[in-house]
Amino acid sequence: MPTTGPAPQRKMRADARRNYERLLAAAKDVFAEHGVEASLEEIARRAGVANGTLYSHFPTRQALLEALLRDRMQALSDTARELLDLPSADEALTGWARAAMAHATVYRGLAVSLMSSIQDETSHLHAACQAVLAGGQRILDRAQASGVVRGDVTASDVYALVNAAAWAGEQTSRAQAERLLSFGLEGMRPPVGG
Amino acid sequence: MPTTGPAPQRKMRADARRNYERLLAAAKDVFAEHGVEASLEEIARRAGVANGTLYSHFPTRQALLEALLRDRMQALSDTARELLDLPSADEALTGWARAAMAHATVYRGLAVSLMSSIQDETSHLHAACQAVLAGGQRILDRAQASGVVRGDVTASDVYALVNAAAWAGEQTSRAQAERLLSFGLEGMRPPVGG
DNA sequence: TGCTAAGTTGAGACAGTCTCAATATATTTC
DNA sequence: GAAATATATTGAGACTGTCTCAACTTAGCA
Repeated sequence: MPTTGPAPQRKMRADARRNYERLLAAAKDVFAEHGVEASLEEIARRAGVANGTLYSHFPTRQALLEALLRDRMQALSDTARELLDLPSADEALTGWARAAMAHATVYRGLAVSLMSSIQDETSHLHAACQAVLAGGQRILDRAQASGVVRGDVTASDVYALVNAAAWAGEQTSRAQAERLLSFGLEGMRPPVGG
Repeated sequence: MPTTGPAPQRKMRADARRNYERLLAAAKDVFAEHGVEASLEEIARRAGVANGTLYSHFPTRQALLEALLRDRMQALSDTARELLDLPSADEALTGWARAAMAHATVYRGLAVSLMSSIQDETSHLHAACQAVLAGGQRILDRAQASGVVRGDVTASDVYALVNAAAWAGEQTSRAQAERLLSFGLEGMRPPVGG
C-alpha cells in the first residue's frame, strides 16, 4: 500500500528532518546528473548519511522520486486548472500536453516511472500520476466538447502520448520529442468534413 | 567499433560453435521471460556454460541481441521491399509501421535498444537498425510522392514513432501501442484542402 | 600420438540493493 | 538537569549482478 511518504510536516526529530532535506537535495543533483536510475548509495554518500538512513526515509526509489516531484506535480495540476480559463480549448490541450511533457523530461528515465506508476497502484508515485491524469481529463473533455478532438480519444491516450514523446526525446533530441507530440495531437483531431 | 559479431559461419571449433548456439537459445528464452535487461549470468547458467564463455562470444549485451535478432531484422528489411509492390503507398506505410512495431515488441525493453542504437554508432546493433531505417525511408519516400504523407516528415520520425508506441505498449497494453501508432501516422497526413 | 592454437573456466574485483542488530541522539518527564 | 524513552542513524553483511584474466582444457592438425 502506497504511503504519502513521511510528510515533511510531520513532527520529526530535528536530525531526521535535517537528513530528510539533505537527502532530497542530494537526490535532486544526482538524478539530474545520472537520471532516475542513479545509484541510491551515491545519493546517501553525497548527503553525508549512511545508506540505511536513506532507506528509512524513502523505502523505495519511487518514494524518493515522489517526494522530489511533489511540488512540481502539484504545479502541473494547477496549470491544468488555469488552462481551462483559456478562450481556446485547442490551445489549452496543446499547452497542457507541452507542460506535461516538460515535466516528464525533468530527469532522464522519468517518463518510464510516470508511465508505469499510472498502472501500478502500489507505486508511491501512483496518486500523483492520477492527479495529473485527472487534470488532463478535464482539459480533454473540454476539447472534445468543442469538437477539436475526436470523441474516442481518452485521457490515457494523451497521457501515453506525452510520455512516449518524452521518452523518445531522451533517446534522441528534444526536437524529436516535440515533433512526435505534434504528430500525435494532430492525429487526435476529428476527420475533416465529418 | 562495432563488429558484425562472430559470424556463426566462421570456421569455429566444434565446441565453440556448440556453445554459441546454446547461448543464443538460452538468451532467447531468458530475454522472452525477463526482457532484454535480464541477467547475463542466468543466460550462461541456463546454457550450461561459464559466464566467461558468454563474454568471449558476445562482448556486450547488444552484441548478443544483434546475433539473436539478425534474421528477424533481415526479414523486416525484406518486408519493406515487398511492401513497395503494394498498389497503395498508404497501406504500405501503415503495414511497414505495424511490422516494425511488432518487431520492437518481441522482447520487453527492446524498443529502448533499437532507439538508442540508431543514434550510437558504436552499438553492435547500429548497422541492423540503420538497415531497418533505410527500409522505412523507401516506404516513406513513396508515400510522400503519392501525397499521403506530409513532405516534412522524416524516416527518423516514423522510426521514433514506431518505437515510442512500442515502448508505451510495454508499460500499458498492446492496444495502447496500436492507438498511439494510429494517432501518430494520422498526424503525418497532409492537411486537407491544402 | 602429441603439439598448439583455440576455447573454457571460475575466482575475484567491483558496484549496487536492501536489511537489521547495535548504537547514538533528541525529546520528554519528573 | 538527569534519567527515561522514543526516535534515528549506522555500517557490516547477505545478496545479485557485471566484467576480466591467468590458469587450464581440448579440438583438430601434422
